[in-house]
Amino acid sequence: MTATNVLTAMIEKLEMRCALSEDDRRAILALPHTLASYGPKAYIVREGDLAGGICAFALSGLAFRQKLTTDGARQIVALHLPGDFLDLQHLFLRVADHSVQAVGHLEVVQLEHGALQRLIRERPMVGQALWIDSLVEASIFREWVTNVGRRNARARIAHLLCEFAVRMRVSGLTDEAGRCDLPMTQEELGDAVGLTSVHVNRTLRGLEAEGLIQRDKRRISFDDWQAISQIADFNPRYLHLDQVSRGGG
Amino acid sequence: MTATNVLTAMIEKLEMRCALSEDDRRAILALPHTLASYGPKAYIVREGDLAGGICAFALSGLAFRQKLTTDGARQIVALHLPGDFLDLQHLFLRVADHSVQAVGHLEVVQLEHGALQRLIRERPMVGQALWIDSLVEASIFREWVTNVGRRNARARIAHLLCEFAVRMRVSGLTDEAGRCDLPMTQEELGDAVGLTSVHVNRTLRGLEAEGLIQRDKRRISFDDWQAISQIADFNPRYLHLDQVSRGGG
DNA sequence: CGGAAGGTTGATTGAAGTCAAAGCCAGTGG
DNA sequence: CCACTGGCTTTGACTTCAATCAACCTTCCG
Repeated sequence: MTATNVLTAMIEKLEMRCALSEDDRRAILALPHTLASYGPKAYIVREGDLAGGICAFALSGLAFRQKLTTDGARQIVALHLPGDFLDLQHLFLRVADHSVQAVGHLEVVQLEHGALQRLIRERPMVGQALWIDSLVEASIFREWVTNVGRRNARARIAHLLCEFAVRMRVSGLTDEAGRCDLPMTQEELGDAVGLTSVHVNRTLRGLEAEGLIQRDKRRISFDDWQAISQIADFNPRYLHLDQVSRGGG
Repeated sequence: MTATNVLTAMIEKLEMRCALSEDDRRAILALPHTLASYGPKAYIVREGDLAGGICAFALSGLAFRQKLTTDGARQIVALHLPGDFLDLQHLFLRVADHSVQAVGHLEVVQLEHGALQRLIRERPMVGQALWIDSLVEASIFREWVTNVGRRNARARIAHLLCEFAVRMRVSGLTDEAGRCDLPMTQEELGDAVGLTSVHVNRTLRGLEAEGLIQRDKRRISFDDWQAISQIADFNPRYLHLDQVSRGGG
């Protein structure tokens, strides 16, 4: 992967959020940047940190956002795939209200806040695309509140799987048969949906026994998308995958 | 309330998010706008709606964001006080992924998307303030995921009360003794924290019996802030009340 | 080959949900 | 002025879903 197509990944992502001009694209490609990688469980951001002056954009691997409660419980509040910004919020928020952690091996491009801020100032449509990206993220948070607050274990887990599968598909990370890797432990899945690992295990096995999903190691496939998305009460509207057309700049 | 100081409320809000220049303020005050009001339970936005071309900024009253699951359960995903934008996201997102509903009587200023977009283009710092506002909202969503996913009934309710009290205080809506009106039914409180109204009732009475809060109708006061915020595991960091200084424009 | 991390299973407990009735209170209309 | 109504709150009895605790099993990797 050359330095150039690294930023191309970012352009592709932003063009999902709103249309960019040739000048916009050129300005992005001109951005100074560095590659970095993190090992499993490495922190990209820690709750309480002061903004560090750089933003990370994921190129490969998986990461999640998490918060801890005082009594030590963890809540995973978001999953991030390649093509996601991991800490855009710190462009503007001074102190980190949550941590961002790599799941397995994670590769990112790092961009300086200063350079990004200049880009946003000079190319307003790029700023708008970034803003829209953060609005979509907020929409996903709302869905997660609903998932954790109002669905039972079966639906919650099914919902997480559906969201993951759709986002992986959109990013071109599923195989022809719709299988994808979900390299999270059952404990982590539990922390993402507000359940214990034991109950996640039983529920996953239940879904598998019913012939709704198949698992092989941590690779997962969906035998009956219709059925599982119904159980999950999954409606992809909240992912706002239809954004491109809009944007009133 | 004259037309001028209506927009002053909006300036005050934005100046909590980042510093504005005299020109920025002037541009905001020049914004064409109309006043509107909604009765109890009126919808400002309905899930599935196409963006309607106007944004509402709350002047008085209370509103919440909610999502419904297929089996009819409701999750309230956010509360909004005077001084909050109610549907800023539709400036950029085409279809509403959730509804916004008035609690009691609600007064708003309405601003045309076109005018707002022009403002954002011409006064980038105002755009930044609005963006930051949506980032802070996203941070609150993350906290809510955690609240609903990892805290027990007592802590969840206490947390909601603490957040509400702090935000009311910041907006100058509490009395000298820190009392404030929380005009929601116990059913609505339950829908905000993922519990049933019956359990909310028992838990509230529990908190009251322990001398942590006092209730009178739907007015609430905190007898021992230290204790209740500890029970709630409440840390106001996620509200990002310290924003003003920052902003790299 | 051994150890650690993660997955699976069973038995038991417990927090919150459900169902149902009764109490309270503000507003309305006779 | 009081009875009536409807919406909310409160309470009790019972149920259920998920948590907890504790093994045991499997897989992977050094």
